[in-house]
Amino acid sequence: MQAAHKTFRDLCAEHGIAVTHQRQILYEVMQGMEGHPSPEEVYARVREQIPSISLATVYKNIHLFVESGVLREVSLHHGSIRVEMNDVAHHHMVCSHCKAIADIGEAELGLETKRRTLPGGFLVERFSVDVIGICASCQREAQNN
Amino acid sequence: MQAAHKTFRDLCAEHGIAVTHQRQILYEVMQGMEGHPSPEEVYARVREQIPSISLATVYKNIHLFVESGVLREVSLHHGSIRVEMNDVAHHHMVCSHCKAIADIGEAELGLETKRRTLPGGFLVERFSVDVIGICASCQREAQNN
DNA sequence: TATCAAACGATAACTTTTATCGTTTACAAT
DNA sequence: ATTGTAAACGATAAAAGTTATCGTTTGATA
Repeated sequence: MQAAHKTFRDLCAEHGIAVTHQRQILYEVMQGMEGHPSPEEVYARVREQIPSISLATVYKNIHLFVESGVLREVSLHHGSIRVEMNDVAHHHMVCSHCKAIADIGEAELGLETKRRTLPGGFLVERFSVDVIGICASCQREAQNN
Repeated sequence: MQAAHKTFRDLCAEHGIAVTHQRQILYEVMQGMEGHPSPEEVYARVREQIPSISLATVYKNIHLFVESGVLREVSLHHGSIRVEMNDVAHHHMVCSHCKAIADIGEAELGLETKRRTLPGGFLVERFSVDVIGICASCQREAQNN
């Protein structure tokens, strides 16, 4: 047994991922980045250490990390913009199993927020809530197994 | 004074938008669409009524409608995927002007939700909240104009 | 060390969105 | 109603973001 802290090697072992130089640097760079970097931003930083790295490698490994839970995807990516006419304030229930999206009214959600401004002087226009969970039909399916 | 219900003409007048045939059909078609259509899906439907309409017109008017508040954008569009390493539970403040994303803790958000299940038997795992608004720096910028 | 699947780099292709530009149309002011 | 003008339209090129392809290189296991 080596050091007590979890190394990148350990992390990869946990998730059954091969340890490559590119992945290691990618991981270290991302850990050192504040905020919510885009793949291009990550790419620019990693190139400082591995000038020959390909953008495709950055994309492939970001996906790999997201899928294995090493890091989290911030913006839900539907591949394109989506719009809706429904002008009654409502939010969305997203099934983590089957990815179905259903609407839910603000009142039914039982959500209370009266704030107009938030820390940092952020002026609130509206809230967009995604409730992540398991829909009724996926729950039934789980019980029959 | 004509009919009591609000016509598309009235809506345009309210927002200072010119009434064109394309916009009228676009609006009617979107009102008749369930769910969260993408621009391509809207385009396909509108073409049934105006085969010569351009996809660019659909995009331009969707943006116009969103900006003027006639309809709402569902998926926040940051232009690209974003990721984060932060594994502490938190939500996001997204500036509708400059698209900047800042973290906000669950406690600071002052959000109350005790529900474990929601209508339709949806089992809640977690909430993902995007607060849409104007960040402090964009507010300052707006005041200087 | 040798083997082989997996990962890499380079780049083409694809998808989504925006910009450009000549033509057409809506609006208001005659 | 006619006309002038700014705005909107259609066609399409270009940009931005992402994914797929494929020959070469590398990591993991034996």
